[in-house]
Amino acid sequence: MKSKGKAVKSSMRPWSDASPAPALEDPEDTEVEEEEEAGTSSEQEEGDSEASAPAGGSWRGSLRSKGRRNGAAGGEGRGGGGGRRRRQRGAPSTERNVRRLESNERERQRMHKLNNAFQALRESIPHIKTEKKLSKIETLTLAKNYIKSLTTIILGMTGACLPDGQAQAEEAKLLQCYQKHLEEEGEEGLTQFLTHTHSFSQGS
DNA sequence: TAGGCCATCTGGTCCT
DNA sequence: AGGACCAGATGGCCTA
Repeated sequence: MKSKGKAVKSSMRPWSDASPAPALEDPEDTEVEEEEEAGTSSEQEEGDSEASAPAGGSWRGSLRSKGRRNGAAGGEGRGGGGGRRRRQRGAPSTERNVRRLESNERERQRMHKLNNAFQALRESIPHIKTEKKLSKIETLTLAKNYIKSLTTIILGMTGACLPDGQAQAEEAKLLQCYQKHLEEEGEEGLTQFLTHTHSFSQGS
């Protein structure tokens, strides 16, 4: 594993520790950022954002408010309402800070769970360079190829190498084994999906 | 030093 | 309404 030294970056957490939340604590930030509606906010922001940007990322809010997401996620991804970001008006900043911190923590936990799942997947697929940790994209790609290979082997076994009745029995045994494994892992949703898939394949 | 990979923050959107 | 999900932005670490 690459020792990337992923310690918590205090500079990336501007107000999770003692330091205040500069962007949100700013009294003027309680106002809706309407400038970007005219599409000229970038010129207006570039004028002063750099000079007024303190260390610790407080200027990130202003960068975000330029509406960069409009083209990608905000506009296309969810078909949302234009991707314009506005700050909530009126809510006390301390309450918003608490909500934001809680939200950040949940997001961290969610990403940790996702990374745990990636790690489990890494350990489930064979790969050559065992001394080097697979990246996420490598993990997904190898897993896809591995599944494809196993599928090919299984189909070859059940379809070609065995007589008809025996092939079906082998397929049923495989599915049963897989289903048992999933149940042990507590993957109820996947089990249901598998059952559904199995019954569908039996019917067709 | 540039580029890849990653963790984290953040706000919008969806879902329950 | 609140949490989950998503994706953009950002900066740090590491390697070639």
